[in-house]
Amino acid sequence: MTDQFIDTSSPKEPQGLPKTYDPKGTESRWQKVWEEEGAFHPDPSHSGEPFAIVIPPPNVTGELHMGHAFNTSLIDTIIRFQRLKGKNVLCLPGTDHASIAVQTILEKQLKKAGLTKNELGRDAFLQKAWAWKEESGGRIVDQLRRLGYSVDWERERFTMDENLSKAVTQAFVELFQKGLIYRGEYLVNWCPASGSAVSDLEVEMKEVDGHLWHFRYPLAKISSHDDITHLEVATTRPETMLGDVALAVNPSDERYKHLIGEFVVLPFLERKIPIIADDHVDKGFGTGCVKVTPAHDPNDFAIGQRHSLPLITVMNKDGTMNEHAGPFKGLDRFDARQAVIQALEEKELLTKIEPYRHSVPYSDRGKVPVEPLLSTQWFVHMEPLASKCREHFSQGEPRFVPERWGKVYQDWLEGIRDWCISRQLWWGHRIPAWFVISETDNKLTDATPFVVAISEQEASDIARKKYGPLIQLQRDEDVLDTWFSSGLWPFSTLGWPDKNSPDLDCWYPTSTLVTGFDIIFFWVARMTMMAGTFTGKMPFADVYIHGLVRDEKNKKMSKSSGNGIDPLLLIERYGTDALRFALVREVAGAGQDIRLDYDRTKDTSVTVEASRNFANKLWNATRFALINVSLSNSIEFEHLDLSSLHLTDRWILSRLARVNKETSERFENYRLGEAAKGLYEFAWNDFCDWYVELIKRRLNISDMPTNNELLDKQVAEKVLLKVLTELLIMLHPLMPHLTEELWHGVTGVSQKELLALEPWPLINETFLDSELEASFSQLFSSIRLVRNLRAEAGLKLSQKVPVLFITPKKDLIDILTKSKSEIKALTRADTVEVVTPDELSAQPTAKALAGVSGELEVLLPIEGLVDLEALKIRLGKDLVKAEKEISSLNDRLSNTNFTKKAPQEVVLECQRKLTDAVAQADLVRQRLLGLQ
RNA sequence: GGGCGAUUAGCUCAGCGGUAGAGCGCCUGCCUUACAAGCAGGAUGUCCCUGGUUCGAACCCUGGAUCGCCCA
Repeated sequence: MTDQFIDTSSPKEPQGLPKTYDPKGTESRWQKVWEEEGAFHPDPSHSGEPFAIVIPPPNVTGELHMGHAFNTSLIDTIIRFQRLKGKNVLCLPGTDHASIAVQTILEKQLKKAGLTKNELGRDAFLQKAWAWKEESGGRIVDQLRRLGYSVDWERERFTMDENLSKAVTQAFVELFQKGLIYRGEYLVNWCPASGSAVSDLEVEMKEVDGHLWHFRYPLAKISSHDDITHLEVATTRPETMLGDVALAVNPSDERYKHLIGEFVVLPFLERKIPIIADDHVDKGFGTGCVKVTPAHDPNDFAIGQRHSLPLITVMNKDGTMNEHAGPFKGLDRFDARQAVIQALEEKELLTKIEPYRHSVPYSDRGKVPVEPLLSTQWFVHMEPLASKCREHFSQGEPRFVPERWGKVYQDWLEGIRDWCISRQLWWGHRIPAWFVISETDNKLTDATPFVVAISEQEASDIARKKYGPLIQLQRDEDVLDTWFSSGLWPFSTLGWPDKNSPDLDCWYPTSTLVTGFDIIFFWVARMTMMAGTFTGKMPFADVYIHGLVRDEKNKKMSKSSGNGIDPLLLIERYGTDALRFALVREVAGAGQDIRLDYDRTKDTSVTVEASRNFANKLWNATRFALINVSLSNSIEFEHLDLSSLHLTDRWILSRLARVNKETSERFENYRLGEAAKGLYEFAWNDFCDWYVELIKRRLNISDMPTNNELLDKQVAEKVLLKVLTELLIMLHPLMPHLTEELWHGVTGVSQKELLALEPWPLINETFLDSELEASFSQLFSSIRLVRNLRAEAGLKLSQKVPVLFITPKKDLIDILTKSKSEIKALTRADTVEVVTPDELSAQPTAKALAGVSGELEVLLPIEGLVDLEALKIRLGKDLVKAEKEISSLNDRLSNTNFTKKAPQEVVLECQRKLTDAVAQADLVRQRLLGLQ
């Protein structure tokens, strides 16, 4: 197990412990132990409030990137916290099958071998796909393991698993039966690269520099009282003119009013097409006259529907021109464009070419312009699904964190468009629809009837009843959009459609979904719609939306721009916990993007390095404890006589309780960054810089200690261990490996007992003591003042000097007096005296080193060592500062509006500050006078 | 065109009505037997601009600038 600790024969011999933390061994060891012990494999029949998160399934073709690391860090922090809080926690991992991505990979492989998928055949192709998935598809899963993800690997799911596929079929059939899925011929986004339709969401509009071509269509009949012989149109896509079926003008456009109802002749094809009026035509764009190509443009499609225009498709699915393109048949769409332009020019119909920047729809996956193409596809009728979600949302389900993303979600649900779910691919869930081809001469045509069923047997039964015993069925070739199965993820992974599944019963609806804002529409909304339909419930109570990780130049990281930062490289260099802590620490309350600095020449990041340093700090704090504490003769903190606690102990215990309270609240409320920062501060500043330093004196006792000294030491040890162990537990969600390791080192428990499964420490409210904490702040300021004086005077560390505090303030006198020995140790003083100004027997020597803060004066009588000039300058600065403050405070206090209207405590605070400032100024002036 | 976010120390960002903070970097001094991946001390700001509300604005409201994102 923890060899670094175990091999240490005696805690008094620090040489067994390396001075720096080496994450490598620790991380792999604990990852293995957690998995072997089944630490994260929950039982639905166990007690404890259920808490579940299903992870956003990464694409099986995926490689771990910073986005995964970020999402994982956040989820695992929440999950581990809830587990420590005693909930029955399930975190379920898995991957999705990524139809297009997998198919693209395989087709590339085939191409290398000189094959096409059609030559290979569907079955052989799918066999290859599965083989690929088994071999290299799991890579991302192993990479996720390296993040220390506390998911239940035994429940790992894949969207094409048997049960998840069953769920997909069931969902499709049910939606069809409810009339929520239909099949029809519509204009869809055709991606020529993947040879498939894609949904609207998978299309990205890109601004590109193109041209606007102006050309003329001759009028079919030239009116006698008019000299117009042509109409001019402007388009960015001249090749589509071959599919034009009309010209449209705005009905109120005086220029063309009289031509409405006339015809023009389409060049090359000599087709007569009408001039129609449509309100949607923009008079100001181009000539105010637009060509209408309903089969190749969504806006034109709408115009076509309004005017019952025919649809003429001039392109094949591979992006080449078809037989309707006349002389341009066979050309690729972009070659056709050039050819059409040239031909227009030859006919002297081309009037103008102007540079033009416009948006072009690109396919997300294929990275080529999509072609709006008329084709027969399957669609989900979205409005009824969306309306159910809107209803839930108005009841606050699910709750978005931060809230504003809820509006984005809601807006999208309004005016939603139908979802094209069929894909002309093989890898994926095949659509459970069978065509009764025997009804149409054993050929598949648009008129062929079909049945939708959960199996071929059932389809056949249904078809027989309807069409007689001698039927021929042919299953639809297409598969479903990957997001269709992802939409079922929160319940299909838990056993649905088996409604008696114990997992579903225990953990559904899940507690929280944690994901990036970029997939609110793709995934979150689809899950809520599917869940609303099939389970009647929203699939999660909360949706915690986080930002993206941006690179050092604030650019979104993406594969295509090659600016990704490899999390594994950072893990190699700094450790998983450092990376996790760095990512979570950067998160702001509002779910903003985070930026990660990165030096690409050295693969370093100062942000992650700072977290690595923090890990090392904890390592050494624990090392300190192990060196100084004798574990064997220790008694439990709980059995300690509380009256034996020092003030210092009470102070750190108060801080501990407060930090516990704050941290718990922050973790509960998804303020993870604040939780991380708060713990960092507590660990480094309160615990290491102050508490540990303060108790060193008590731990370092002589060989012949008195009983009191022994007791003091023992108490300090108990408190030290208590605070350290609880700190480790609280940090565990953020830095799981390191804390597991250190906790075992501190507690000495066996490897089978895991910090990951410990209960979160109780908050001991009785230790909370704000006054004490305030006193300690004063004590620390006083110590800093002395150190500052020493530093300015350039005193050597070894040089011990007497320290004299003078103040009239009772509480300050109290804490200073009680902490004399601590002050001595922390300021290298040989004596510490605390007096009121009245008690001051003799005026101190003018040549003492002096500092003033509020009503506290500090004197270090070290005649001969003092640089008088430097001292004067310093005191002069103090005086200016104090006077400035006095005047500003006086201004405020002399304003009766302020004293009347401001809250009493603010006014009092102001007066208190004024008193302090005046006293300080007086003291400084006295000192300055003394120096003259 | 519609919407959202950002603008605070050299850098990355907290703070969101009571007069400005952290980390990193920088300067000075220290290998003080947990830690130089460290310790101690220090310097640093028209809180984008503009009006307004308020006793009081970095914070709330008008208007604007710049950058970024989403939807059409």
